[in-house]
Amino acid sequence: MRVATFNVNSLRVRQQILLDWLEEAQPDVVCLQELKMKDEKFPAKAIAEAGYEHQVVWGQATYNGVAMISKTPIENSHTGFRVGPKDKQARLVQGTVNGVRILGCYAPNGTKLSTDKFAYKLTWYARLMRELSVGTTNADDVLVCGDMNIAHTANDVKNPNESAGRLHYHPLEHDTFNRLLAWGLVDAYRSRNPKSKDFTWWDYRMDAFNRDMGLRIDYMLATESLNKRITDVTQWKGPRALEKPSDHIPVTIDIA
Amino acid sequence: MRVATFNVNSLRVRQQILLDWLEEAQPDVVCLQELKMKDEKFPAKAIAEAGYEHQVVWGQATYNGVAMISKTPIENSHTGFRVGPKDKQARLVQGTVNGVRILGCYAPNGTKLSTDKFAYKLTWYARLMRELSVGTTNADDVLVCGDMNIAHTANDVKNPNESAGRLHYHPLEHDTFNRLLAWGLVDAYRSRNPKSKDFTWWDYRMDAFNRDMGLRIDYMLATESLNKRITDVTQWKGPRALEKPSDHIPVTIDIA
DNA sequence: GATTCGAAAG
DNA sequence: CTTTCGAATC
Repeated sequence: MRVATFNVNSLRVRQQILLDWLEEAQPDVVCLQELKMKDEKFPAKAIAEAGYEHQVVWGQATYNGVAMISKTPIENSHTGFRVGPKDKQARLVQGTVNGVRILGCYAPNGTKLSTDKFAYKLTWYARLMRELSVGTTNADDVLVCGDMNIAHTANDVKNPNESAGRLHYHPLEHDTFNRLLAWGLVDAYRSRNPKSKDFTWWDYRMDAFNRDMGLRIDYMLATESLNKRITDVTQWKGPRALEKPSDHIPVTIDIA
Repeated sequence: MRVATFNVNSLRVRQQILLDWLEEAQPDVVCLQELKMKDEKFPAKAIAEAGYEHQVVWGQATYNGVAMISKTPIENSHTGFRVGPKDKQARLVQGTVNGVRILGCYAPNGTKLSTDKFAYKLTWYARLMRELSVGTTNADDVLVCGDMNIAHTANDVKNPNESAGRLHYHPLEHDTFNRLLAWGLVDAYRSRNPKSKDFTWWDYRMDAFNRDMGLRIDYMLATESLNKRITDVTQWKGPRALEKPSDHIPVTIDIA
């Protein structure tokens, strides 16, 4: 089973790029982020015709919006957190496919340190971690994936010295990310590529893609048991080089 | 010599459609309307590379904006009216090519009867007519062309009964247009196609193009001496059927 | 730099 | 329906 995550940054604009990539990569399950559209605008038909007839969508106008699409049934699906008050922002979609519990995430950006939005980012992560223990333990096959908006280690940023203490690479974000991993998750890509510096996001500005000034902020975080079954992790750089690309690229894992 | 008029409704959006059409139709001189861009955004280089190195541009942000581009030199060029106060709206470009005085027009729409904008439309026409006598008489080769925003006769609208008294087909507009012709201009297309009902503009709304619910509002108006030299008048419907078309089509005349 | 929205215009 | 703009967000 191939599972993917892809922050499309507007599904309206990126629909063809997504469909072309689905055709190429043939994932079985895909978590999508930043749909930037209401549920009723979700191109359910076109995506079903591409083979993904099982769809869990939590859309939102303008900002956020997540979905899980699958060739095989999605069980026990939920949108948002099940514990605590309803999150107004559409950032989480949950479901179980072939016995793997998948949490598709669009973690808050945080915008700026010492703002409400940064506080919301940390709170959101705390709630995500709490959510993991609802119905599963770290002995189960659990996958947390998506745009996590945190660059975890020195090889997840271009220049660690320049990034130190800044948004996406701040100690408070690292603590948060480490706590998530400490629950019992393994960074599937990094565990197989300990030293590589391959990013998943490049700003649209400053010719960042051509200068490879990016971040690795899109992750596949698997429990140990699940990680052992993963036979491949691929970051698909191709779609970033197309016309009118998303600023993120898709990431896939293959599960034996 | 082939002379064209084309209201592109945003040269930014229509640049490729324009270049493709120039390649196809090979006009020598083209009057463009609704550039919707400032002078500094005009794609002077791309248009020069297409063979039109002589350019007179009067751009404007958001609304209006006109240009005359030519393969051969444009003499005695002017933007706007030479008589009276400067018009704030970029609606007129003048120049002489191969002895033919050309006035490229984007006449005001008028928006609604009994508004300032409708009054401005009539005033603008009065000023245009006054302009004709500056340096020329009706015995010279003069061409008034462009988006005139008036449907002159019953065959210039789909249903004359429905259009009667409405904007674009109002008696005040017909009087104005008739006065312009009375100065000594002939509608080159209509003089050769007395009964045809072929439009130059179709609203983007209501599937108007497919239902042929259009207007003929883009004209080539020539003095009698010039009209006699015209060997062909063509309204190019093709570009309206492309993806992301202008709502207007180009019109050309061939001058012997 | 790219996206969304709503307003204004045609 | 299409376009432009300015504000907001990332």
